[in-house]
Amino acid sequence: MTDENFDLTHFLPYLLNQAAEASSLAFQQIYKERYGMLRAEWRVLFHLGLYGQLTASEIGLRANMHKTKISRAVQKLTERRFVTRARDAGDRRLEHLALTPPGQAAYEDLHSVAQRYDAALTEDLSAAEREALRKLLVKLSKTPLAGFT
Amino acid sequence: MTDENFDLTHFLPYLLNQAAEASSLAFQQIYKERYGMLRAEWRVLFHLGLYGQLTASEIGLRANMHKTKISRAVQKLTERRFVTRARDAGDRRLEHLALTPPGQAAYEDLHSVAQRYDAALTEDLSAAEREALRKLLVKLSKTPLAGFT
DNA sequence: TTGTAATAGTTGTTTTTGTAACTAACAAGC
DNA sequence: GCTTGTTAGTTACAAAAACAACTATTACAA
Repeated sequence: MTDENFDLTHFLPYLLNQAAEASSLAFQQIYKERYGMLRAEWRVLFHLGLYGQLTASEIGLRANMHKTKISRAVQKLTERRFVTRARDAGDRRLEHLALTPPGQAAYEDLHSVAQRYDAALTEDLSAAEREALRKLLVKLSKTPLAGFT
Repeated sequence: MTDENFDLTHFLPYLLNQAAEASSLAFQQIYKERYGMLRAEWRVLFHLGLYGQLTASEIGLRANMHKTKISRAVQKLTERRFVTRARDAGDRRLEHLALTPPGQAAYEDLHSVAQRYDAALTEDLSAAEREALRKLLVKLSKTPLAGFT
């Protein structure tokens, strides 16, 4: 039953990880060098740029990031004046986060880089293939095999 | 030119990372709970199980892991008596790493888990789709866009 | 030779992450 | 009103990763 041909290039989590790391590398360097950001910070910035005002929990939910990671990313981003915090009037536990003008500018810059970057990465895929890959990866992202033993 | 519909689910590195994390989670827990291993240790074990005796550098090359990570993983694995080190007679900088019987047993156990795990992950893909995905991910893993700006 | 550079691997230090414990604010039942 | 439980977010401490500097050995050329 055990297939001797099953090596690491057949193990999807490994493959995905390698592909994710390799494909992020160059982009990572750009937001790091240009804005001194970490991945968590870039993600928060991107979420605020894409969806407007959000709370930390909302970002955590969407991005699958732990609240401590977000807390620290938001701290950095506010120190750099990229993000503002505003307490909710009704529920004072909540903080509404939003981009400042320089934050918005950084977002727009990186958004356009990301778009070109993605295009370069997928340049030899057809539109149909791209869409198929996207759907598949989204599906795999939805916590698969939580109860595997 | 800027496509407003370009969101995070269209950014391949992000998608890959989410899919990689989600799809590794359950497997990670298995080797962690069963053998107290970290990802780096599991990878070293797997390489030795698959390819037999290797040096640390060879593993680093194949797995794209930094030598310090490997050095520490090997240290843990030798402490747990899963791996033995043998100096090369001709070039005494080299150490040939190999699995001990218990290391081999752990490898075989995890190898079979990985195989079933992968099958479960890809259960609703056809053989052709699986192969296409695999090829694509292997390609993306080969340091793409090193010179992107 | 002997001096310089390269390679294999380790160790030390700093960043970053993960985990758990914490404060503050709200909600709901009594 | 009070207690108990929940949620939002922060902070403190421990684990892991990244980065740089280091030792030991080999290669190779003047």
